[in-house]
Amino acid sequence: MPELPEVETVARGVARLIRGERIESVWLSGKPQSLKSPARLIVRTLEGAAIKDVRRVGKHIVFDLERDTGEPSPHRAKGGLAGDPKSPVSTQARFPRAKMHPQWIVHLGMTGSLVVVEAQREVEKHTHAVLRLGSGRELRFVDPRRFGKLAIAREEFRAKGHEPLDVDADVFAEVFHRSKAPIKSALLNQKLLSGVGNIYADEALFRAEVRPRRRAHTLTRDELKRLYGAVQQVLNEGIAAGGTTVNDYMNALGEAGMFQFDLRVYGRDGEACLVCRTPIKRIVISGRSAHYCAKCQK
DNA sequence: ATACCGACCTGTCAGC
DNA sequence: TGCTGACAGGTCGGTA
Repeated sequence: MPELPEVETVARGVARLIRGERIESVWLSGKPQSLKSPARLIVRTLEGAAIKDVRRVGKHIVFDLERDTGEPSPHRAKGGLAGDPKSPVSTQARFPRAKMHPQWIVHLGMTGSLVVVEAQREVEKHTHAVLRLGSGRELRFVDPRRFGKLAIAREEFRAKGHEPLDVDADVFAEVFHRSKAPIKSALLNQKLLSGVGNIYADEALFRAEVRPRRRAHTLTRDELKRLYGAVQQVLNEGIAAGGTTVNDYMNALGEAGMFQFDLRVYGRDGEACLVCRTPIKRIVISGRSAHYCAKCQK
């Protein structure tokens, strides 16, 4: 489900709702396949941390956290109460401690979602993480198929490939000119480009008038240039529409996207091409469905 | 090194 | 109605 525009929409929505909040407590469902880091580490890192920002990197959502280092303060070592409200000078001010900036990384997989709700809201089925926030609301990670992943990163998290919206046109052309895979598969390879998924790959190839089975290295300069423009166009339009809701994708407020109404080939097999009226074809390329117009795409 | 395929999960829908 | 199989936005590891 979530490709770059959906992840971007979720990240922006979550950021707007909870930036600056402190995480008071964390609950994890204990389904191990959802965790890429040990549960203890995730809970220990999140609890007490402040959320400085929430942003998208590739198809990942990165929570920039800030927390004190685990070093005990001089006051606490003597048995004094840190943060004693009667104390005229705070422990923080007299003994400023180094800050840590770990990151919480969330990948939504196929069916993952992040929602911000009031704590009293019923916890829906397939909820795998609940972060109780200082405001009394909760950030919940729900994921029926459990393809999503949670992890802690100690260093700046980086995508494995180029950011589709930032990559230079010449670099884009170079990357795909080196691949012998079908162009559709190459677009889905996150080590090359991080963020394009099945829907937007089909839509970009249609707009670039390139067939999905074409080997990437056989694309001409002109075709690579068109594809570069098409990828950026469909991703930007997808973001502007708040993502594509085919089945169950929702943003942080539980609202559906709108880009499904702008799809020209994805999910339209058998229907008339919007340009030439030829029926859209559906084929399978390395296990994923691909949709295209045999007349418009060469 | 590269490219394909099944596996990982649960839910839904079409067809019998 | 109920069963079965195909399929779903993603990624990984194994294999050829």
